[in-house]
Formats: sequence, structure tokens, C-alpha cells
Amino acid sequence: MDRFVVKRSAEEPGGDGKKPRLEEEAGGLPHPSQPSQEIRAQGLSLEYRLLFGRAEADAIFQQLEKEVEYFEGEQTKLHVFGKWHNIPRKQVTYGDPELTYTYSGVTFSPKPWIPVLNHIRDRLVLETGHTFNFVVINRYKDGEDHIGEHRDDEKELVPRSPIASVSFGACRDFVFRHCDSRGKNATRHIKPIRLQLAHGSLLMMKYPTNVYWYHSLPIRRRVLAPRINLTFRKMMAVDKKESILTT
DNA sequence: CATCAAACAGTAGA
DNA sequence: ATCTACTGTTTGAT
Repeated sequence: MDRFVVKRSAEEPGGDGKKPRLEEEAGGLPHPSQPSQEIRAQGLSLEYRLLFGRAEADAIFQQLEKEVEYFEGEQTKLHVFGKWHNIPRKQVTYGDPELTYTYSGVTFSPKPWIPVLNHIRDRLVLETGHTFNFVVINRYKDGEDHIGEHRDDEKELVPRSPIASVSFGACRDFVFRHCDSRGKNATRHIKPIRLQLAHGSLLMMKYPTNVYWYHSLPIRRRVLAPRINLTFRKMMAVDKKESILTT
């Protein structure tokens, strides 16, 4: 388990400067009952908090299950290391119509916003002061569904903009690993950072986290219930992207 | 041209 | 007997 630094947020009264104990529990994880936690390591800057209470989170989860329409057909397949695979989860993007999103050589167009997504987005603006124009939704039907290590380094992202990851449904482990500590030829030994992302929670991934840290949602066979994760982003429109390349 | 991968499969160790 | 973590992939895109 890693020793990452945890600080109470500024708005929480009664901060006594003591380090809250949270990393020695079952998976070394901030538990959702704590209001707001900063998680820092070299080049990593996260903020974890509960965004919705139980009842509201339940209602949103049900609405997401009813109203979100996931990609089908070709958009459910991925070409990696010379082979085609079905992605081990369901996925879709919603957002402002002029935006696009590319990863692993595939470009996605967003579906138009729907009320439940606007509801979450409005809450994010209220609680974080940041605006978002795009969201990637991943649905993990159970602990077998997962996502491998990657960075959110798409060129369409507004430079240095934070990514807001909102979770509903089953609580899942979430792992960060530093780019220099991966693989056999790792140049540094930086321990992975493990979190749990609970029902109704928000994880803010702030600059420069995605420059140095990969993250993944590993398989957890004991998890039997579905989880829906929404990563809200701030993207640039096409003309803006081109102009930045020539500037 | 060098880098490297949003995937899995195989293996070792707990 | 599971489960998890880690390594290698090897080819096309960037």
C-alpha cells in the first residue's frame, strides 16, 4: 500500500492538521463517508468526495440505466496489438454536437445531451466551478468488466483541464500507476495508488495527473453488481485543435 | 522514424 | 483452488 498524502479540504471546518487514517483499510482506500480528500503524490493530484447522497444517487443510477443508450456494432470493438477485441464493458459518449473524441485510432461523435446527464453536469459546475462539454460513459456489468491501464491524453482535451469522474452503482477498485514504474524496465519504483470509487462519488483528476499516471479499473470477480462511470471533460472543437498545432 | 498501445493470454505467487 | 498482478505481445497508427 502506498503512503500518499491526504489533506482535508479547505472548506471543511475543524481541520486539526492530523493525517486522517484511511489508507490501511482493506484496499487502502478513502472511504465514501469522508467529505472531501486530496490525494497527492509526485505529479499526481486528485480530489475525492461524495457528490450525491444515497437516495439521489439511487435515483440517478436508475435513470441512467433507463435512458443511456450505449454504442453498438463496430463501435464496441477495439484494435490493439494487431488483434480485434470486443471491449469488456459498454461505452458511449455524449456532448456538444461539434466535438469529437479519438482513442486508439477511432473517432467518436457524441450523442446529444439528455436530462439526467445535464442534471449531473449542473451539479458538477455548482460543486467544482468547472464546466464540461463532453462525457464518456462506461458501464461495467459486473466485476468481470474492466478497463486496462491508460492515460486520458487525447489531443482534443483542453490543456490542463481537470477530468471529473462520477460513479454510480457497485463500488470498484481504481488503480493509478506512475509511468516510470511500469514494466520490466521501470526506472523508478513508485507504488501504485489504489482507491475505491463509491456510489455517488466524484473523483477529480487534476493536472498534471494524466501526464505521469496511468489508471485502470481491474477485474474484481467478487463484484456482482453493475457500475456506471461518467468522465466529464472539457474538449476543444476541431478548428481550435488545428490552430493549436500551428501555433 | 521511433514509440507504444483504453486488448488478452500466460504465468507466478499469494 | 481461486484470485490477482505482472509480463509480453508485435503491428498499425501517430
